[in-house]
Amino acid sequence: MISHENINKEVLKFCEINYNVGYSISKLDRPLKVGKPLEISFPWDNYTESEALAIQSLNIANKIILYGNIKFSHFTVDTKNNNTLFLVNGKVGRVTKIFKNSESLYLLFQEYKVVMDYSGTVWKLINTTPANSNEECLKLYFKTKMSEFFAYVQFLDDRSRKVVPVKDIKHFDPKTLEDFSKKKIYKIYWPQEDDEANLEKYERSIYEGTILDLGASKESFSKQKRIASVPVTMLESPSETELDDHSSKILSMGNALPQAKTIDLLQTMKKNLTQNSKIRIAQMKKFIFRKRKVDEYENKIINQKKKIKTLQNENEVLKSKFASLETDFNTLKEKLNRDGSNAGIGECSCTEMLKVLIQKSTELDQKTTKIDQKTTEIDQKTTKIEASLKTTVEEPSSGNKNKEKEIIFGSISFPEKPFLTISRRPKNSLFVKDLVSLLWSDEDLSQRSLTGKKHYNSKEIKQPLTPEKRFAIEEAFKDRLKKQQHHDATIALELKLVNRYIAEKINDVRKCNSRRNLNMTYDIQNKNIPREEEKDFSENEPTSNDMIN
DNA sequence: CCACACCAGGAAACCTAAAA
DNA sequence: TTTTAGGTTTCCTGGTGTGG
Repeated sequence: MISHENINKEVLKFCEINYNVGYSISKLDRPLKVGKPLEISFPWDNYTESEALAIQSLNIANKIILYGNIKFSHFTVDTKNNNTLFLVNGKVGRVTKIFKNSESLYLLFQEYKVVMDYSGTVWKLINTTPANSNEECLKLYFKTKMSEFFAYVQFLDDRSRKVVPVKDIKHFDPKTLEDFSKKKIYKIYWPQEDDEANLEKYERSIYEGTILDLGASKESFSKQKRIASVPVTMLESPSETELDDHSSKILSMGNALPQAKTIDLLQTMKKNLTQNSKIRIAQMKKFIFRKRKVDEYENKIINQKKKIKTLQNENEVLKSKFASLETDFNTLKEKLNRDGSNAGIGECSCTEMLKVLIQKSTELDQKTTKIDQKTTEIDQKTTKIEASLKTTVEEPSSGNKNKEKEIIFGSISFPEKPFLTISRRPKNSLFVKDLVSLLWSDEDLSQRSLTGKKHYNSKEIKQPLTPEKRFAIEEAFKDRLKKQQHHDATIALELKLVNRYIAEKINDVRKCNSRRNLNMTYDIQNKNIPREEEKDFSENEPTSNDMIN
């Protein structure tokens, strides 16, 4: 049975990747729901810098989306970005291991193994039982590469132990690192230090021997414990087909030391003195060269990361602005449809506003697309993108020609005056709740919930709050706490309350609204029947959008 | 009376350590 | 290594106390 540790060790060794990413993922205790995407984001703080860079260089966060309700203890899955995705038959057991090579990422599930390339395309999905899952996965991984692996062998004639390439063992085609019998006698080419040079001098000889272990590289066996060989009496003779080989001279155990081997031994002894130092220098050079490559690569990744992050932030701003514009547009459209000649706002002004909104929506949409395109050509046109983004961000929506000062947190800007008023609130809960009011109108809030999750007690699923705005509130709150010079621990504790405050605010608003509705029913029953339109307009004062945008 | 602030209950989600 | 059990946290909602 192959252990997870072995898989990881060997795969990483094989790939020359020294980083081990996100393993030990916690229990999945509910079924995967098809069509419910999640996002992967790595908690960078938990990794060393090199690990984080390695993960980023693979761009995992931007490439993988699992459809389903999966919990990870070392990272979470997120669907914020509209990426490619894969399904696992509507059900996933548990992700137990993640490992990767330069082309693909492997997720080892308890019940399924998913192999995919970094575009997110699943190219292999194997359904196996937990018992053989690791082995199956490893087989798949090594399938094409086994011939390049090495075997630690013992020759029967002189009991010498050598490391030879797997391809130098005749009739041997292992599927995994465990796919061999220690008892079986194989025919093995005597290992050559310089194959080509020696082949010119004499034909390579084949000797009988046994395999002690398999590994991804020659070094695999250097730190290994001494492996016991199987007693001669227990060895199995090679099969007839394997014996039927006239191409090479096969020398069985008990023969005198053959000629080729003697020559080789002498040559090796001669060379050893001078070659050792040469090899060391060569190795050092190789090492330095590789180190340089790694450094260069890491720098590139850092730069790319910075650029991508800037662009993503800017893009998010535009998206949220576009979203709020769309909401405005829809609200206005609705009102127009319902008409209301006496609604307090003339049709003309509504139409005008609509026109403006439509125009600006289109503008924003075009610009967002443009940014997306430019992100792909990040290397060549960064400065240009930044410039275009700047103008795009400054331009849109509000139409406020008298530019009010704004305070920015995350990707959201708060108008300075109300923000400063709110900042003077002595209570943290009120500070958060007021910010919520600043970003969402009461009507909007009453239709939403913090995360969009359905509550067992409620019939409807409410729209979640925009994550960017929530993040902005959290940042503003963090900033406030820092300015108050709290300890880090206190800040962390307080920050945990943000969501509660927001949820409470939503509930308060909802309660308030329902109370108002109740009163209205009462009014209808008794006296003044207010026009529906009037009510809508009075309530729908969008405190948020104008200010944010 | 109303709006606000906060608390409590319940289910789902999450985490972890022990058992198999 | 995998599964299970059970404790903890989070989220949403309903309810209550308080001050203007």
